[in-house]
Amino acid sequence: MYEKKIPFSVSCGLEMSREVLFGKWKMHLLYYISTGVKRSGELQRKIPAASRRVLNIQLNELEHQGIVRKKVYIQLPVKVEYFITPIGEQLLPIINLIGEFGDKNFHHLQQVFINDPRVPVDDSILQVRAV
Amino acid sequence: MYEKKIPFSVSCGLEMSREVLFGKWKMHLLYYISTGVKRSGELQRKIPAASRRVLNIQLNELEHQGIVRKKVYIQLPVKVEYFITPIGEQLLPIINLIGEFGDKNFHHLQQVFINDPRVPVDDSILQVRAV
DNA sequence: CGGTATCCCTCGGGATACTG
DNA sequence: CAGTATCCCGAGGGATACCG
Repeated sequence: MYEKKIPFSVSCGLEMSREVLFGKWKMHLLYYISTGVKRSGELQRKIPAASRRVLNIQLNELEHQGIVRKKVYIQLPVKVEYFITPIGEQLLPIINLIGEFGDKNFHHLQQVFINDPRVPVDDSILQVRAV
Repeated sequence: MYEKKIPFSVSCGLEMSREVLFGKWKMHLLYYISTGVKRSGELQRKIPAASRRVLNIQLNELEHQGIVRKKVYIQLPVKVEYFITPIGEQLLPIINLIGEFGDKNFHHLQQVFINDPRVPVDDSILQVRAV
């Protein structure tokens, strides 16, 4: 289990929101779940760049924070579905805007990152927004 | 200089946006600059929880990515001002929405974090949104 | 099928002191 | 006043193998 050692302010909305949204794949997870991708395996296949472990950690966090809800069907093989809660719904337009920002400024950003020596670009991993 | 070893997809707007927005203090910096806080020292005072080094790193990244612009007055003592570029402007409504999300769900989120054993809460660091 | 355990490592970020 | 150099650290996340 991850442990945060450095305190952050729970009196700042922006900071708490950051805490909710800032995991490498959280926005992607929410985006896909919102489009109807509910099963764990499906989500993993949609985000092949992320390991199962990390997706689970982030899904657990989102669940713990009341952003998603998890439904477990007790059967064999086990079946699990994720849903977005009403609170989580409020994040969807934000995530869409963030994606749109990236799309609108696609060429500018690509130039920035391609010319950035720190960033080893991989153009072939996934095309999330192209769903 | 930080170096990213793990490639990310430059063909996904959401991913590139994440790369732009996901630094611990980037949203705060943009927020404050947008409110007219232009000087480095002022920004540092507004975000006392962050070290000067990190703020500079993140400001440099934002500048490099075309989100902010830096104006240096050659004089002594040196004077520097930061401005938001037209591209960066597009992020402001998003940042506001993220802050609003946190404010709207303030009590829910506080409960979540206060009850989270991983999170050492500090209620007294700063009140960013209260500016 | 879905979730964990373990291991390992990176990289983002904190603290401090120094330079122009 | 603004920025950098060093040093250090640990949270977060990648890879893999193992349970239910």
